[in-house]
Amino acid sequence: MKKKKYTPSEEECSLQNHPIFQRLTDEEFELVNYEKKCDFFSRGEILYHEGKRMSDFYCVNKGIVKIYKTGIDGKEQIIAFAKQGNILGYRSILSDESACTTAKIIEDAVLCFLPSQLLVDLVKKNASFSYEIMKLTCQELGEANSYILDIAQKTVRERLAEVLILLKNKFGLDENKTLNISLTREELANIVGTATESVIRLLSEFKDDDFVELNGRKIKILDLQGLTKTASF
Amino acid sequence: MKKKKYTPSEEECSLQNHPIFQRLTDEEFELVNYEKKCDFFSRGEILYHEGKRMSDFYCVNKGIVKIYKTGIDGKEQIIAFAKQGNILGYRSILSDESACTTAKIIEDAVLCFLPSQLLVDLVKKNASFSYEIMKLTCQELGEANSYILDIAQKTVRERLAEVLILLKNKFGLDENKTLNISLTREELANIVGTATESVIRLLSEFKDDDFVELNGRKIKILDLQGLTKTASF
DNA sequence: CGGCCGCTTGAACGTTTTCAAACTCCGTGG
DNA sequence: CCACGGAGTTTGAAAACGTTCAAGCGGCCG
Repeated sequence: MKKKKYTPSEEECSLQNHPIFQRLTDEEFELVNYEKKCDFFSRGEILYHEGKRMSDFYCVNKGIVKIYKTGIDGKEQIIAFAKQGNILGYRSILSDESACTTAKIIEDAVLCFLPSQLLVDLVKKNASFSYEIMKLTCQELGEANSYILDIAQKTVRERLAEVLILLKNKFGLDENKTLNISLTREELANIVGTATESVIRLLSEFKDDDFVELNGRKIKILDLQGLTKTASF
Repeated sequence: MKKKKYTPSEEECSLQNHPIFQRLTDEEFELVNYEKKCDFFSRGEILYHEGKRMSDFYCVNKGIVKIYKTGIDGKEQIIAFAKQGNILGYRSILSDESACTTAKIIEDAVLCFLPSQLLVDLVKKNASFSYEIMKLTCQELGEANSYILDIAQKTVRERLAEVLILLKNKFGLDENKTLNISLTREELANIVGTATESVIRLLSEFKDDDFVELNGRKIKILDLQGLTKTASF
């Protein structure tokens, strides 16, 4: 939290590798670059809160953001993560609602933010861009539906195995086969939708089964097939 | 299942009261009406299966359709219902994926179907129409996220109470305060994500608490506030 | 060095599921 | 018209699963 902020370089702010923006005309892309603001955020910072009216949407250029809802008793339910190339906050803008989630930085990040109105304008003007965003939301909707099935029908053990696989697919493994994302046990529990203690016990079972190797928050994937079988994929 | 099919009248096939199509130009609406096919479906019929490539999308003019995914052991998880004015099947078309759900008629229905390509064309050409669809998907995405929170954190009792409220909001009550949708106990269980027996026991608890009155599949809502409190809304 | 936060383990508890059996309603065919 | 069969519903009892509570440990930051 105490890391000193710095102003990201021009290069770190580039929106070149955001597939979404490739659909824009040169002129529109120019406009986006003109309107964009870019900043550095450190772990723990909150981008926006559930219930907030969105004035901007965000493009992740670096780092990881967790997106979660807060339950009655204050318990978080993590809905998604955003990493380089992802955009966030756009859902509420397009459905003209308040934010239904909170977004928090969990790995130091560089983000661009763009005014909501610009998004709406682009969507209304550029059908190809609009189609691309639509594809995205429809994919997310499909994923959300799958997750509803999982959470409703699978055991905690199956879900934890599945989450590890999903994290591997999204963030990949480093040269040491270790997940490229660092989460607390509590955060893992808040993805799976269970108690922290259950995650701890199950992870240690997975260790006994030689599916993973644990080293603090580092999780090394030893037996992907074992995990896949456990997840009933 | 044995009901004899009939060809719906011109009027029953009208797409006038589908808010989505109001965004079309006269010319486009003409085209839609030209391309549309309309038919009657009786309870139990399946519109499309999970995994199927969609060649059409559907507009519900009458009746109720349940949309569900099938779990590993064959257990259904109901994701949504569609009634008059709703469209379905469009998600898979727009994300260019196979259907991730199955759609089954649960109340005799009149549906129009329109070729997928037409949807894609309209979305690509008419930004205002496209924006409307986008709003819809973004809303659905918000609802899906809420449901993930609920299913992950609430008890079965809370969820059942919530489902009753949601059903009331979507389908309304008749003059006798009875839910305008008839579901088996098993179907209720497949929305809530629990076992049939649990639904039966909890419904009868709700009856003891004077929240509802039960008469076969008819559920009469006596105490909405009580249910709301139980649902921890 | 102290304190805090996160991690871990054990044991008891509660909720929910599963299995088994019986009952009701309804449509079909004898 | 009645018997039969099937699907859906209901109830009870036992078992499984997951949560909660309580306590102790460990490492890191100030």
